[in-house]
Amino acid sequence: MARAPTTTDAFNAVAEPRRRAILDALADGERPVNDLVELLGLAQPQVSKHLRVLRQVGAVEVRDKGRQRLYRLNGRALKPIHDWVSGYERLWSDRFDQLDVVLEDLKAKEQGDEGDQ
Amino acid sequence: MARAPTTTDAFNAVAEPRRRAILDALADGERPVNDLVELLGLAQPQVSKHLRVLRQVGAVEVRDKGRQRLYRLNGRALKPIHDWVSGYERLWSDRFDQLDVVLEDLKAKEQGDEGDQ
DNA sequence: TTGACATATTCCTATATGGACATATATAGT
DNA sequence: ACTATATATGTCCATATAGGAATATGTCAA
Repeated sequence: MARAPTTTDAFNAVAEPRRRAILDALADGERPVNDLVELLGLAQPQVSKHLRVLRQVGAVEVRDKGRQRLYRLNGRALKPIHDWVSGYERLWSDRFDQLDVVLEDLKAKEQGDEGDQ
Repeated sequence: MARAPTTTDAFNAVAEPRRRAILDALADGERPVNDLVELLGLAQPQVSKHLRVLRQVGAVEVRDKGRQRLYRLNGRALKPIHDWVSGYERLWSDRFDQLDVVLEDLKAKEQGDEGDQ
């Protein structure tokens, strides 16, 4: 089989850096496509295609306004990514250093108590 | 051009769900390849290939022990993902609800003060 | 209606993928 | 040396991609 389609889920969709850039650009409010074209310096069809992928995974929504289409962010679609990666946060965040000490202690104690395996 | 290689960065590497499963399996300590094969129910060559991708983006490291190769997690490689997606956390987390109210108020006030644009 | 503008879709192509399978490499034990 | 075990690599293939260019669709304005 080939790689899973970009439209499979948010993980696949945001693997492409330009799509992340689009989401970032939409962070402070809805924008028409041409705004994104200028901001990102991409060809218009590419932006439309990226937006389609983002729409399919629910990361953006559209609204018609005259001949423009205003895209807006739907950050909730990114929650699964956040949920998954947050499980690893303790591996680099200082906030967890103290907790790590405690956990290491507990681990050491456990191994001291029951020495099997 | 085609899609960026899976080995381009952590974003591309973890877009594949089995690779996330591998990282999850390594979360509580190093494991030999065959452990992962059993745990994930994948063919051994697939696991080795996934591990190769994960190694290339720095998400895992290896250590030789006899004829086994013990893989261990390097969560730090996931930090860029966490950093990026955390910027959107406020869009779904209750923790930010109160903050949002304040920000909306400020926005409204600004628009009341200077009505240009 | 005609034309300009805004956006979406289609066609093309080079490239990488993941699965299945076969095989290579390396180490341990006898 | 030979065999079993553990892991890595290579081959084949169907499939999806992102970019470029061309074109289609839709909407406003005169």
